[in-house]
Amino acid sequence: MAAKTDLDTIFETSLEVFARYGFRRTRVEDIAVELDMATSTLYRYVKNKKDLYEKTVRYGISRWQGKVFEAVYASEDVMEQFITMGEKGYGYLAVDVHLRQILINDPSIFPLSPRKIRFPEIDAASIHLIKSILEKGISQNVFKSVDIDLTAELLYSLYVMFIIKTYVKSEGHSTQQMFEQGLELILNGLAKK
Amino acid sequence: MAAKTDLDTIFETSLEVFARYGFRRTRVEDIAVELDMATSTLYRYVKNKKDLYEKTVRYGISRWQGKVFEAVYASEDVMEQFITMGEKGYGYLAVDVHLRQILINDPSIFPLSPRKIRFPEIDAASIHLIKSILEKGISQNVFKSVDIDLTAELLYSLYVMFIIKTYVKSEGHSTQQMFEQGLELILNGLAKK
DNA sequence: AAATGAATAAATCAATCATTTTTTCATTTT
DNA sequence: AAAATGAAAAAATGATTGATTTATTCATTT
Repeated sequence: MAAKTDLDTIFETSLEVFARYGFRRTRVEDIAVELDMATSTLYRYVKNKKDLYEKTVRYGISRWQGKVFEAVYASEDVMEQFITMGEKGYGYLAVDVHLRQILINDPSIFPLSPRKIRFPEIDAASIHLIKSILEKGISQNVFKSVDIDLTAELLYSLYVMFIIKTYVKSEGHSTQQMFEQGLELILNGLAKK
Repeated sequence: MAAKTDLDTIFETSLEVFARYGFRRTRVEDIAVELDMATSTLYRYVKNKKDLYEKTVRYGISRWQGKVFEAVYASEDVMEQFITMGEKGYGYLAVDVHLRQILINDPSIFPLSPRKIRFPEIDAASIHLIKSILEKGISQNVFKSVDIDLTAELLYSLYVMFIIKTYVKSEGHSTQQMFEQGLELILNGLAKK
């Protein structure tokens, strides 16, 4: 049987194995076996175990982010874009069980604190999306003119908090309702009367 | 020199020592020495070290909560009460350095997740205060009629998140601004036009 | 050029023992 | 008699060791 060697396959497989065992308990060999290759071969593609893990997680989160961007840009209406951003971003992990499990095993990937952000580019891109929607809304006179930087940070923090509450601590249904309620309240506070 | 023995003194002193060393590294003896009493005497007042710690933290948090209630009930106006609740509750830890330090050493005291709440009565009392203000606001036609239970939980979660961000992870000034911005946005989303 | 297996280096784990700290309790002090 | 104590017992902690597993490198093979 031929080994599967392209990078996407490697990360896809890594994601699955890391999800199953967590970083500490997966052996590089476990992943190599799953890929039908020798352990040492994996080192052609990554520097070391940590590097493999980091690239794997980055791969997973980027995919998530891609879906959100795609969904947001499917619409023209700011209000709709704002809601889509919230709903799609928040709902995604219900579907991607492997990434969710990795997040549960390693919550520091999504820190409440911006001080120890592990994937700054990804983070920055998310905040940038929020800002651009805020800007558009304000310029179209749909939102009141808030401090864009500050509000974007605020919204992103709330978003992260809900992700953590829902998927990492899995507080289930009521948190989901809280998110809806929160989104409504915020959108309302933001909307020009 | 006479030993200081009333319960408040014991907890006051414990708070200070636990704040300095953290639970694990303070010895019961450290506290006894500070109180001018024999270590064994402390066991007349508490079951064991854990019990001492728990009672101490409860003492500290209750004081905090007392101040907030007091400030809130100093006014009659719902809008003002809402704002006071936020500002006073949020601002308190800037002053109580010992309690803050204990929280930093042991963040699980204030969990983002309601599943592992360690001081349920205190928590319940806080949520009750929020609810009563929401109720009053709605009945006076100042707030729109939201789901009170859900919204109270939501607001409490946001409050806790900001406490954590500001004091546990100490992200300083910008988080404080975020809190103000958030409070304004929420109040606006809540207010009847 | 890509992949491998075998060798080396590093990390992990369990077991043991010495030391510190917690907790109890019989006796003393107020 | 109630409160406080000091000394002893029990429990927890920490450092050390050596055995085992796992990560990583590299000379050789495909």
